[in-house]
Amino acid sequence: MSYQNTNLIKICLVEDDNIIREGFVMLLNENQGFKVVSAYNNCEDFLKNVQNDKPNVVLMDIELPGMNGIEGIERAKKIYPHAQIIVVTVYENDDLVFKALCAGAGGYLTKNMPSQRLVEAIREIMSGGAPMSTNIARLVVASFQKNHNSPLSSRETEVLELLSRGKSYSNIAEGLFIDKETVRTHIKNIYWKLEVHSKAEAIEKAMKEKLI
Amino acid sequence: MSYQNTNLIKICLVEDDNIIREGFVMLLNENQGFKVVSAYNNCEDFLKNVQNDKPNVVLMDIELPGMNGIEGIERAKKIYPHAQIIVVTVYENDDLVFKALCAGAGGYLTKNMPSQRLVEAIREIMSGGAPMSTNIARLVVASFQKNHNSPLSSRETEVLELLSRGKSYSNIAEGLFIDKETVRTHIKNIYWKLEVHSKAEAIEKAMKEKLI
DNA sequence: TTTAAATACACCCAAATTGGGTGAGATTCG
DNA sequence: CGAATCTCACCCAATTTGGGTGTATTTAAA
Repeated sequence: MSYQNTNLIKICLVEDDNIIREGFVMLLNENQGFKVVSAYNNCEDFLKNVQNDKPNVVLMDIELPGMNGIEGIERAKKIYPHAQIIVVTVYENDDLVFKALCAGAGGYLTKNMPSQRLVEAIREIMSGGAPMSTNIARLVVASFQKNHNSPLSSRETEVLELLSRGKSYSNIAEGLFIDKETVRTHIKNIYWKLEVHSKAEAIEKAMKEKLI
Repeated sequence: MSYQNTNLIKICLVEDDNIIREGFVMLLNENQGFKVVSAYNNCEDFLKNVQNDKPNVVLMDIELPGMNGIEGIERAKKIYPHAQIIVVTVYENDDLVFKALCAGAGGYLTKNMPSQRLVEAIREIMSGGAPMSTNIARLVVASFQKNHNSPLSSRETEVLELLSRGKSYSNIAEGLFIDKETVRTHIKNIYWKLEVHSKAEAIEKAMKEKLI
């Protein structure tokens, strides 16, 4: 008696490990209101069918044969932007987390979680949240914070900040109500401290070390 | 018999509403392992004492008489970086969230939560997490994602991306294995599409509209 | 299949920007 | 006090930038 399919949360899985995938299918289908509509072991097959499957939530692995999960997220978001994608992976690599989020993931779980967390996460993302493992959340929040051991003075940081927004020396001078020559001095000192010789290098190093 | 003070989580409150503040004190002190070491109704007093209080966790309001919470977080992090600061506020404003995180907040809760969530949040941040209300987490994750309705082509986006990293036309040309003149053409088209006439304007608009 | 968009390249020109050098007065903070 | 920071000045040459106009090939949509 499934006379309320409209309220079902339709779930799609992309996971190459058969044991894990089948485990997830069983776990999720046990839950009231969940329906696993499809399960793939690679991105290519998933992408072919996502428009027909019309999932509300996709649980996606990153390490996959063929196309990787990041690429998969990007493409899926293009052809069916409606789906909320949660990454489920063993990788806790910083880079991968941010790449996944930039690609369009709405959540990120590491596989060392109690399986019940998966169920919560799906409810969470459907009610406007962004489920993340604790360590992932910390990574994400930390990405907003600046390096406390910056070699740059606060004025220099201010100048570099504006430089990184594409402003010219004159622009910066106007913005800070100082002379263009003073800006030049600050920039010379910034270059000396960061051991670089150009705008691009300075910005690159500053971004990398979270000075701005 | 408190012969294990070292394992106690020391909590400090900064909240100007007396009712709420006293409520939090009682709620938290009821919990095993929690100890509210101090409670202030403004940032100034908090900052004077934070070094003596040595809190593990600070629950901080944003809207405060005198110095606001953002400024308070920044200063507290400078004089006592060890403390984990969780913002507890009614404001859900995008800007405020990111300012708080940039200033050094390690968590962000909105006041429309069950009070038990506060207890969980403190345990969460002490075990390496970053507690956030569902809607805040969504905001944070969404901040990594790009605008899907960009007027720019993918190549143009690529060029603007590199431009925003301070690269010169020649740098960009090298990086993309195309001629400098081609880069110039792309940039002219970018300026036309974004209705701007300079690098700085283009980057500003692109950032604002999340095109890069 | 015709059209429009995207991608790539070329040459002209003048103004602005950038990076490097050197020096120097004022202020602030430990 | 002294080191660091912040401010401004002048010299110089190479590079960059923004605007103009024109062309050709490829790709995607109508």
